[in-house]
Amino acid sequence: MLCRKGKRTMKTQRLNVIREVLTGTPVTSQDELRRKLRRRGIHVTQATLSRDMHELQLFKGPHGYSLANGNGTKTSAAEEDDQPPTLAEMLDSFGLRVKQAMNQVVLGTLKGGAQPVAAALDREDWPEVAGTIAGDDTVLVICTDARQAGEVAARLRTILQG
Amino acid sequence: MLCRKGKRTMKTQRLNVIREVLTGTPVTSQDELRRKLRRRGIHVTQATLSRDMHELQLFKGPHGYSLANGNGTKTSAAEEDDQPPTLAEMLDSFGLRVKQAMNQVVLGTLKGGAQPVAAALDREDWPEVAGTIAGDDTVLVICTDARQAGEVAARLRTILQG
DNA sequence: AATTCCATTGTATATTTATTCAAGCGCGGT
DNA sequence: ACCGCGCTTGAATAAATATACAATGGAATT
Repeated sequence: MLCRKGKRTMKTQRLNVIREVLTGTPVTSQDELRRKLRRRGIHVTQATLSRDMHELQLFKGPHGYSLANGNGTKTSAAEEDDQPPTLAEMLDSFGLRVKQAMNQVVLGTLKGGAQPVAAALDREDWPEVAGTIAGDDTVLVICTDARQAGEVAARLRTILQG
Repeated sequence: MLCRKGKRTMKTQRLNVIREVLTGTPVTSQDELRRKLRRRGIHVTQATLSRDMHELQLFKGPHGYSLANGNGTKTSAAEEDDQPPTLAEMLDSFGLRVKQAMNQVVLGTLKGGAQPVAAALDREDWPEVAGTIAGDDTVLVICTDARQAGEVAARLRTILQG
């Protein structure tokens, strides 16, 4: 193998240069990056760059690679450890009471809790639920008929009582 | 070529579903997306998806694809109508699904789409519709009775499907 | 020093994405 | 009607990216 250049922190060194190059000029392929690095005396293969890219958590967008951090793509940047909260957790935090009215279920929550609770409920994707609408402290759950509403209400109560 | 489904809004429809799927679950390859879409009745090839991805300005990062800006809707950049948008246009942009529940119709939309869709629906002033309530991604349409609700649901579906 | 372990890399290859080319279809003008 | 134009798509293929595997070398351990 060819490593005639440096000695110990070869890799971290290279990662830094990559970061620098990327913030400076747009790069649209790993091979292009490879050529740019070569001009700076760093000689690696595309395979290595692929691994580097992964390690640097880079995003590839319409205008080339970018760092997940500073510029674009805040969308899903810093959300790798928390899953969306479960319905049980949400009800535990915000849920207050459950009432049924024909094919609807009215779910009372703490102030500001309706929105997140509804989102969690949507995520569960229960077949009896046609949809939900959330205000500030009340979630309206629409079911396909009264029977299903009863079922849903019971299930919500169960979770709530835990 | 197989296009037995709709006629002209096929594509925009698909783009919306793609957005929805992406915000819902992580997707790490176009082929995976293709399979997910197929389960929803949308059958296209990877080539088409590649083109869609470009059009939606998606970023591919360590955790799969993500939307570049919070939620585009800038799909057609060069649109200068100053008329209030029609219901058909709104549904085309935001509409996802229609469900009936007794005398109500629940209309699922993209995030942030419920409000404008409901406004457009109000503007149409359909006699069967007693009123609408919009949350963030769900519109509840109250009809005078179940029969009318069925009628409204059917009409909405027709518009939605093209 | 010999041995083991681990990190790093290149080569070759598999997988994924973009593009080329040629249909198919609707629309508007002649 | 016919023709041409533009948009959308699929099939095939090129280009780009990720990975399996083996080799190397350095550090730690015995």
